[in-house]
Amino acid sequence: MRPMLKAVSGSSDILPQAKEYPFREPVFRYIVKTAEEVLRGAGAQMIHTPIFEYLEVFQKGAGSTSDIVVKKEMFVLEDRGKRLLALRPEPTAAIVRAYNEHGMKVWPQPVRLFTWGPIFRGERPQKGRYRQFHQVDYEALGLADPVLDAEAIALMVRIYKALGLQNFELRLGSVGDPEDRARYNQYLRGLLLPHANRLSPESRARLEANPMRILDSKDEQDQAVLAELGVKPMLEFLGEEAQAFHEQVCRYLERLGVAYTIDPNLVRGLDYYVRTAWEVHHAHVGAKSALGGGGRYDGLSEMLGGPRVPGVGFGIGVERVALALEQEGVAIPPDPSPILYLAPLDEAAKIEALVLAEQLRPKAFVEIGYVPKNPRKALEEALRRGVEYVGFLGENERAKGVVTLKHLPTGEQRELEPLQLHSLFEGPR
RNA sequence: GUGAGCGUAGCUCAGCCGGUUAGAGCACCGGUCUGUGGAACCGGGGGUCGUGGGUUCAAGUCCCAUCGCUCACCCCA
Repeated sequence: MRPMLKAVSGSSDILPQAKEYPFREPVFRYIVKTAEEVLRGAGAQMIHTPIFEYLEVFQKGAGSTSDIVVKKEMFVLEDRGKRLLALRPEPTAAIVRAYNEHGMKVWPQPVRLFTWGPIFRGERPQKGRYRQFHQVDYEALGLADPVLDAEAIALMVRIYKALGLQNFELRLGSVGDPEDRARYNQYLRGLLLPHANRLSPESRARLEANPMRILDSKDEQDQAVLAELGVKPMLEFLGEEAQAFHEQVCRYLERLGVAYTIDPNLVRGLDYYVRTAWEVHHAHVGAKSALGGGGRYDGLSEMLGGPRVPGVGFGIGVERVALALEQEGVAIPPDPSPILYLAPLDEAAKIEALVLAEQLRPKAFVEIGYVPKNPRKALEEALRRGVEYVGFLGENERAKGVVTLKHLPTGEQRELEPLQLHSLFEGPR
C-alpha cells in the first residue's frame, strides 16, 4: 500500500454506506433526529457552543481528584496570544459558560437547552471509545428542584425507547454534596489504609487522591478486601438535604413509572457533580457499557466564576447508541429514494433532462442519470436507485416533444408532455 | 502509558513444508446491447503482499525492527 494520508486514529468518517453502525450516516442522523424530537417536545431549545473554549472552562470544574489535563486527555492548543484552548471534552461546562455569558438568568427559569456535536478526548481508542465522538446533550439550568432531575431522567429514557432500544438499564445514585463526599472519602481512607498492602498498586495510589474509585476496581483481590471490610456505600453518607433530595427523585420516578435500579456506588470523575447521578447501561456497546449518563452540577457555574446556577443534565453517546441499535437489530428508516429518474439517451437530451428536472423540483425528488449506452442500462440504473418512475429522453421524444414515462412497479408506460408531468408530480399524490 | 491479536486488490478473503509470472468472489469500467426490468456470458483496470532490514540458491510465507489497525488495561466528563 502506497503511503497515503488517513483520518487520525480514533476519528472516523461517517459515510452513507458504512459497514459499522457507529459510522453509518443514516443511523447517526436517526439518533440525533429522534433525540431532537423528544427534547423539543419538552420545551428544550437547541444551542451550539464552539467546539473549542479557553482551557479553564473545562479545567475549573474538573477539580483536584482529576488530573485530566495532565494526563493529556484533553486536546490542548494555543492561540496567537498564547492562551491555552481545548477542544471540548464535554458539553456541560461550555453550556453553563454560555448561560452566564448571555445572561440567561433573566430568561424564564429553568432554561432547558440541548445540543449535539463532536466531543474530543485524547484517549487511546477502543470499541465504543473514540478520540472524536458525538453526543446529544440536554441541560436544565437555573432551578434546583428534584422534579427537574426526574424530568431529565424520564426524557433520556424516552429517547432510548423512541429509538427502539429495549435492553437498557437505568442506574441511579447520588454522589451527595461536596462535604458528604469529603466525609465518605475520609471514611474510606481510614478503613482501607491499614490494609493498603493488600490492595493493588493502582488502588493504593488512589487511596490518597480518589479513594471512591477503588470501589469499582476490577482487581479480584481488591474486591475481596472490600467485601471483607464490609465497606459502606456512598449512599449511606448522604447529608440530610442530599438524602431528602435523592428520595424525592426516586419517588418522582416511581410516580412516572420509570424503572430504575439503585447503584449505591455510582462515581463521578469530576468535582462539580453533586447529588443526583445516573447512567444508562446496555450490554455489547464496548468495554464500558454506558450508553449515556447524567447528573446534577449545582456548583459548576461558580467554579467558572459565575453566580450560583443549579443545573441538571445528561449526555448521550451517539456511537454507543448506534452499537446498541446494531446489537438489538433495530431497523433504521431508509432514506427516501428519488421519485423520478430522468434518463437522457443521447448527449442532446442531457440539458433537456436538467431543465425538466429543475422545473419539477423541489416538489418532486428528481435525479438525472448520465448518458447511458442504451436504454437497458438506464433502466438498470433507475432500478438500483429504487425510484418509482423512470423518464426516457431521446431522439423519439425530442421529435414529439414528450417524455416517455415508465411506472416501474406496474411496467405501465406512456408518453407525456411536460405539462402533464407537472400535474402528475406536483398535484396531490 | 501497559498488554495482546491482526496487516495480501476498493471490500471479504485464499495462498500448503519457503519454490516459477500472486489468486478468487464481490464491486467498478467496457463489450455482446441506440429504445426497455436488476440477469447471463466475455473482456478490462486495479497489488512495490504495510514499511525497512536479516536468513536463504529462492521470502507473501521464516527471523528482527518499525508503522498502522483492532481489542483490552489505565482513565472515563
